[in-house]
Amino acid sequence: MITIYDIAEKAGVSAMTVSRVINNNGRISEATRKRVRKVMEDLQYIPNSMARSLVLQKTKILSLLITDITNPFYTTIARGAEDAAKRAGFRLLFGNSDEDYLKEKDYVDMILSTRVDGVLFAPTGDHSLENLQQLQKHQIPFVILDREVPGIDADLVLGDSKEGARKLVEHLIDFGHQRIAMINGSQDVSTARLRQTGYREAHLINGLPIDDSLVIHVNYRDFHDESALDSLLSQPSPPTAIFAANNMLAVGVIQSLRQRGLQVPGDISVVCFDDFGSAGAISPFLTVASQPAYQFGTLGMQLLIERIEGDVVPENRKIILPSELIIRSSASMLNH
Amino acid sequence: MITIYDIAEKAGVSAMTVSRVINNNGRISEATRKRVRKVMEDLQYIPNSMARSLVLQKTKILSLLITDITNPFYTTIARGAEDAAKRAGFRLLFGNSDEDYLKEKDYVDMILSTRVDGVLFAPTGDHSLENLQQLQKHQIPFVILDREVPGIDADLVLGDSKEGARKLVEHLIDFGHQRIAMINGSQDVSTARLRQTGYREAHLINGLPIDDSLVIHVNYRDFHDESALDSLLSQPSPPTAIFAANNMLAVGVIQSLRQRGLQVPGDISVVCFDDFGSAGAISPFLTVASQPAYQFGTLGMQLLIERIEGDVVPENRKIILPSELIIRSSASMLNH
DNA sequence: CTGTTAGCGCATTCAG
DNA sequence: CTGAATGCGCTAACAG
Repeated sequence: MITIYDIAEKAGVSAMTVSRVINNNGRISEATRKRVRKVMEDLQYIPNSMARSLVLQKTKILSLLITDITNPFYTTIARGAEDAAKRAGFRLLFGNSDEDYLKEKDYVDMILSTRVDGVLFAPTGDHSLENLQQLQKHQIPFVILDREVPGIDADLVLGDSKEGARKLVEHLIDFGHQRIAMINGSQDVSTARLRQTGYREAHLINGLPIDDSLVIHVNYRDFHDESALDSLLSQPSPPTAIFAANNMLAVGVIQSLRQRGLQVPGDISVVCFDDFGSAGAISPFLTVASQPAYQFGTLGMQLLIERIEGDVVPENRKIILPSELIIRSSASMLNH
Repeated sequence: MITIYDIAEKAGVSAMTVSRVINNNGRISEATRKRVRKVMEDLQYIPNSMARSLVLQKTKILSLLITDITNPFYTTIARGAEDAAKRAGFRLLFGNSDEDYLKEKDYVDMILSTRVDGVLFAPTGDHSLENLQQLQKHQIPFVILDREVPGIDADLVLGDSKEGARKLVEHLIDFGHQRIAMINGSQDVSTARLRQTGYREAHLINGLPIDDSLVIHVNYRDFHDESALDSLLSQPSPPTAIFAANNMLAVGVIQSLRQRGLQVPGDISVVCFDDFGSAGAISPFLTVASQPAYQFGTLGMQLLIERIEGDVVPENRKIILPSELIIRSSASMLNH
């Protein structure tokens, strides 16, 4: 491995001078600068960022933790975050918690031992509290993405879950639906709670009764509670529409419905939160509340970098990004 | 920051003893081991992996470079790679080249200065040669994913592009299509060349003439060459079917087709390489050659880790994973 | 079983 | 404008 000493020797200067050339600081004569540069090229010198990190006490590595790498919502966030990080000269250490608190914990340990400069953190849920506190204890700056965690004060980039849910459910109500089921995420997750609140508000506003037996809680990653769906559908007065709290759940539910021979939207309407990125463009089918995922990533990263590089520690900020109702064909007028 | 010296002092031992406890090597009395462990807990000690890397000359970080993070094929690879890396105790530094040689180069520089232990590398194309040679020059082990690069000998995990393409095109021919266009990636990319070879073979086998005016080359990431499509469709004898060389191109082409008021498959059939992951499950529409993406990731990672941790340097291996023809509804019988 | 010495590659003092 | 000494946190090699 080539070190600054190798190039110092060959250029007939001290290692310190080489270091100065690399970092462009300190006054150096143009002559030696050029000479050093030349030797660096010749020897194909590459700075060792580990050594650099060790003395500088910063790594220029940021971490992005998402909860589901197969969900287009999160991969779009990742692209935004990556673009913003790259622009600012940071590398990205990437983690995927798979909606699993323990995997998340593993990643936090990694993050801590890697001494990253900051973390863009999409929590798995309220349980993430400890993981986040761990980060705080070790003074790693972070920005929280997508889900609020009670007990943690930090910069926040969120979607407007309540409002988006309300719009979606009101859309169903406008279509004449009165028995609307909700396939929700875990109550441990802030977005799931807020989306349920939006669901209830839509009912209240429109004078519809709220029936908690119509709400199922599963893991956001996928729907696999066939028996719950069965009992939902076999109620005396079964739902005519379903609000899925995110895109992955919508996919799962629709598949389950089709296995039962039910047509969407013919027999039952379905709407959901979050879109499907370019993959969904082939057959635009689902009516969704689409969130600006790319912006989640860039904005979150900007806040994080600001916090890391800024001279003053900013107040905690809370950015709430609106979602857009995109009406397609998975929900239709109720035929009485 | 807590160091081994802090805990050494508090436990009344030397730093070396602490190091031994951490790494579980060297004989240590149960008593001191327990005492040291206790202090580590109390002080919430976290090893500094930078310092560790510096002396050990390895980072326990692997890098995964993919070419399109919004493509489900690659995110599924990412998940496989991540799972395998995690099992072996490696962290993953993640990069997305966006099919851009220059971005790829930037990532290679990052990789080099981060001194990662190895790279799982999906090249953007033949131009990646220099980037890969750069890696070789600095002795970073790597495994190549998805696309072969002439001039580079390395472990390879590929799909069977030629065979998959042939099956897809023969499927169209079976449906009576004779004028089949191909929307292909750049000729700089091995998979694009092989898929075109498969396309030609299907023609040859079935005694169909080959017309190169039916083949368009664009960037794999997305289709945006409307004029090329126009001239394709305005030929005296326009194509009745299109073979898109990957999923992203299929999406783009179908959108463009629809903008022109053409129905798929009513007016024109479309098939493509690669599936859409769970996102595509909502409305299974496209007839595809599906590749085992998750396996690409796990196998590639296994080869890489073997190469890094193995005592002997293995011969270069070349794994070719088959693709599966999944017939859905985007292609149909030609109605004469 | 445990401690001492030395050095990984680099940048921050402080002197010239 | 340039150099020498020192230490970031850790472990390998050698002593004891």
